[in-house]
Amino acid sequence: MSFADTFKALSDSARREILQLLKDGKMSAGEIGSHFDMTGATISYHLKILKNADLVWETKVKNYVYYELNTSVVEEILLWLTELTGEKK
Amino acid sequence: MSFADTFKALSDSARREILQLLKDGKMSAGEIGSHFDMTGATISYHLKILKNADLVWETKVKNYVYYELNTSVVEEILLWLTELTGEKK
DNA sequence: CATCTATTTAGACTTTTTTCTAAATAGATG
DNA sequence: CATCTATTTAGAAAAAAGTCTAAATAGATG
Repeated sequence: MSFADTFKALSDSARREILQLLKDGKMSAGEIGSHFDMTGATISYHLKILKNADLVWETKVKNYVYYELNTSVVEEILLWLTELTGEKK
Repeated sequence: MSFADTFKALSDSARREILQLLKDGKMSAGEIGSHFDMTGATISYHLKILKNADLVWETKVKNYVYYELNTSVVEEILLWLTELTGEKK
């Protein structure tokens, strides 16, 4: 959604770890959860935040929900940060 | 300080705006505050968070405290995000 | 179709974050 | 040196975020 949502989503370490996991490709919610010491409900909560921030896609196959990294929003943040770094008056 | 602190610091819109202001160069705490509808105490709180995240430097001159952007930490985040984008297996 | 499996939703609880007012500090200046 | 100006600190209050358990949903399968 908004720029603020994206940064907010990135501010939590569990969510950043999830994104790192997804670097290697699609993963189901359960598979993601197995990497953390948290309930499925909590993982679901984090996935929803990542999804609302457009940082991940989801695709449903059978009774699994697969999550995948969406790099296009990451690119936008990269741009913001790059502009912060460069162009000093 | 830590990577998490940096992302946390960036997750607040007021703090991101402060960083944008500092793109144009050093600015005193009061000057920064004048751009926001917040008390000086609240601005001071945000500046402390940015400082703890090493996103800004401070220098004291007379009874003013000047803040300045520290881009080196931004570079580290840029790297993290770039690695997230590239290197897909 | 009864039920098993994967995931999400609802609601409660705790912790963290953001903000304020009031007081404290620290340097500058009449 | 009394006090004014700039900023920070302390403490309180409110809002937001993260987590859990229990229940709901939704598809798969015997």
